[in-house]
Amino acid sequence: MKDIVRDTLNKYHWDKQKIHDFRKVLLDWYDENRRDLPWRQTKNPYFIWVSEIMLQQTQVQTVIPYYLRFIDTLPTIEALAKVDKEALYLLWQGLGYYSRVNNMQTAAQQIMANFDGQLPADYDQLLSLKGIGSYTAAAIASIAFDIPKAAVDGNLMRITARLFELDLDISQASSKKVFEGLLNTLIDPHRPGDFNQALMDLGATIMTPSNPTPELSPLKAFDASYQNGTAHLYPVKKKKVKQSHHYFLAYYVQDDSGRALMRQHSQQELLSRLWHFPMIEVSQLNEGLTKDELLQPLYEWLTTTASNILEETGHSASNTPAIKDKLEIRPTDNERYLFDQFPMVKHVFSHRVWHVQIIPVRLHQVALPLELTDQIKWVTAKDVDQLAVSSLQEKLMQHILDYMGEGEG
DNA sequence: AACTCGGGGTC
DNA sequence: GACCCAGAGTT
Repeated sequence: MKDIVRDTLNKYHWDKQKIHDFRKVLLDWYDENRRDLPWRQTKNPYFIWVSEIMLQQTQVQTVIPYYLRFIDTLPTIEALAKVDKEALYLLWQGLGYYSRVNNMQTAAQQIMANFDGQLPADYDQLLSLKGIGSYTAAAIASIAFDIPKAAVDGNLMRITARLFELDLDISQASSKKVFEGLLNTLIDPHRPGDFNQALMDLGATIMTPSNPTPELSPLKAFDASYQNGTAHLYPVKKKKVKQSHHYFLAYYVQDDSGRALMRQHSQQELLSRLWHFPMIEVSQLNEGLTKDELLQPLYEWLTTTASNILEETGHSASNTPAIKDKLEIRPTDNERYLFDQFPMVKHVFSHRVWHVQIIPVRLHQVALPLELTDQIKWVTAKDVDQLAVSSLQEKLMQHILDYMGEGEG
């Protein structure tokens, strides 16, 4: 590792003086061009931490409103450690990668127990906290505590690969260690936080992934790929695997008073801990299905769920009410149902694509023991605001609203 | 080392 | 569509 760093620096004649000049040029540029961002108006380590977690794989403009609301609602580590889980998830609703916020609360509880309620001013101790990896530990250490550690994200790897014509695959974990080694040598020990953020700003504005403008870069004299006309070759990044497609029926089940049935995804499911209409995965979405064919998956889910709940709560499972004849598709005047008659939602994740068909259903005059579990609720439109839902669920609700609205008008 | 985990912006 | 984004945890 040290050999790779030394050889790379030697190859392009980066001696002590050149490193010194590099730092000065970069930091002078930053002093003139730094982006004015909310988390740059503080040195509160907790606020820096919140911003860094939110910024993982998430664009700056998306994060800003979430960040401001989060630190306003939970202004201390103690508040985060203690807050109710549903309220916590509501603050993250729509931001994605929900394990981030769950891990952050775990870390807050670690900090209360082990670090006297304060983030430790130490890279390795930061790294020991749940949800804080090498990037985030270095970012907090450098920005909040002036510890010289390179916060190596996509921006820093891309810029560094171009500076030194490095053909390392930046999607590989082993490559990241090389970039860390190089950048820990280059980082300015007097302004480590600004050094890291300067490279991030440069990567976000000038040395962008596509259509970069290296001729405008303050580092162009240091940039081997720019000087040699090889900039288009860097960084090297392996292509991602193709997304898989999945098909679901989502049931908008209303009872006679108009409340809708919702369930909270388990920890094992995608979109874990978020509330959704009941969704059943099917092998494909067929046209021209009968009422029975459309309702069968829901019927099976309702009956098995009801009997499971009775069993788990120590009730007799023998008299689960017969509900097949209590289910009714809305509208009800068709023999067969074309699937394009109902709202269809396509939801794209980073690694898969979901095609979700919404089936509006009435469940008449039947008492099911569903609410004996905390993971299922009958909700009114108003109740939904108190539950954390995914962006997929937001889409489903908007589509069903449009659909039912048209039917009435 | 490969896979999983959201959602939105861009080209 | 494909790619990217101030990545980390799990297997």
